[in-house]
Amino acid sequence: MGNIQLGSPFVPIRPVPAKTPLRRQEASEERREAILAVGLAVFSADGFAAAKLDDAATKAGVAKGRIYLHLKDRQDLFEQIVRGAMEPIIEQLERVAELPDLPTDALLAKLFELFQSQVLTTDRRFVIRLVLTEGVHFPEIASFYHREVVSRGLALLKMNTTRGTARDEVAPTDLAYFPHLVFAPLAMDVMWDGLFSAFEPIDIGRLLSAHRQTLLGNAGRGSNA
Amino acid sequence: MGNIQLGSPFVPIRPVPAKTPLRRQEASEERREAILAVGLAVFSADGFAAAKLDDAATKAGVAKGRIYLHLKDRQDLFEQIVRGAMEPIIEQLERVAELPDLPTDALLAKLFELFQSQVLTTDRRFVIRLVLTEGVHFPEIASFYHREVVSRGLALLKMNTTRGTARDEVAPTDLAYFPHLVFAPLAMDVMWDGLFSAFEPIDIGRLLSAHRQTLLGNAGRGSNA
DNA sequence: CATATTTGACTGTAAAGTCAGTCAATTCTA
DNA sequence: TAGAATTGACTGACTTTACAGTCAAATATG
Repeated sequence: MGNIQLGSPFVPIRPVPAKTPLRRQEASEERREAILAVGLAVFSADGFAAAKLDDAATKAGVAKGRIYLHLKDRQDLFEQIVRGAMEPIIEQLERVAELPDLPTDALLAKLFELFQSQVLTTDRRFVIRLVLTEGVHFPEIASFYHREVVSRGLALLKMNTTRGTARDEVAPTDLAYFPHLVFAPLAMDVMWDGLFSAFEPIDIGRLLSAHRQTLLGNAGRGSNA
Repeated sequence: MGNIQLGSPFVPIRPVPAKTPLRRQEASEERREAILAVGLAVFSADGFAAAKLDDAATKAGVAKGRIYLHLKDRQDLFEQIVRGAMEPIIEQLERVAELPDLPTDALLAKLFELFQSQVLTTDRRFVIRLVLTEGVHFPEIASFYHREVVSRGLALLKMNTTRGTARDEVAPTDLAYFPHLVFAPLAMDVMWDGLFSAFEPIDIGRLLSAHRQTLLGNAGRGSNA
């Protein structure tokens, strides 16, 4: 029923290694990835419980049974999709954390930009939406996502705020205790996009810039129609 | 499978009108409400698609067929739950909007308080979570919720910010264009509660207070352990 | 007792996951 | 290098499970 058009897959498409005639294993791996991609589309369109794996198989140009060669069952598919999509993000977070000290504002900008280029304009936005919408029923996934993504992100944000306050770049509010306030709008955007963007789209670039202004207590004049 | 303990039902429980021997119609209406309440619990626990209406019936102390006396089908149940829960909130929003001009801060506090007393400590938190998690698959519901709740809330918030800026209570940022930024943490809390509170609970009172500080650019000292 | 209400066994549908068989790719061998 | 032998990736019909929604029968009510 539902028909979600996924956009570009996760950003860096690895260069195809010439025309080497694909050996079986390689071909198989390629199909496995196709199944994961289509699985994401189907889960996103119909929801975890309502999605039909048969459907996914067909759309991936593969027979039903093929799916079970790589995956134990529907839940396993879900987990592989989430893990596969989030692992690169985790690495990136790590890398940002190791960056030489940046001004609060700059780090924030960098993080938001990362979010835009690696999540919003990527199939990952659907993965995150899935985690948010289906995670309640999958404690395993929720736990994984909290441990590997959310808590690291929060730590990074907290560090940034604390440091910014010490440098007098940020007003000393309780914000340092609630880095949640920094990412809440990002999460909201992901949800909004699925729910309401048809009725009232959001200009995410401007929203994030307004958000930065607000966070930093910057009275910089806004420019808007 | 899932077993969610719903808390108190929507806040004001109307006083039982003495011991008037319940007439049939009244009894029927009472059961209808029980079915809605249990329906909410079951949808919340298992998700819309996976929930078993039979289950709901049993838990409501009623036979399966009984459900279909009031409801066309599973989707109808979902819609009735959402509409029934949100209508009172809409009225309250209306009432707040008509309030004599309050200081920006005060109105914000009032709204957050409304959210806490009418949503967070109420079964409505589950309704909202359902809208957020399942709404993607129910354009009808998403549309209803956007039209009746979200857009009104946003208008109210926007008005408040604009007025606050005019009165020099709020720094003139783009915040006025993105009232979304004001409610994002509320939505996040509802989601967080379902997903991550087991690993890392949030003190919502403090979070909202920090949020107010941040929004108003108030450098008021924070107090935290 | 007539009627309104409720029940729960039943029917039909639908999809999940299995597995015996097929066949293309690969390896072996003369 | 051709042709035979082997492998194992892939298929899809089949079995099973399970629940939605119906409706004839049973029960409660006034």
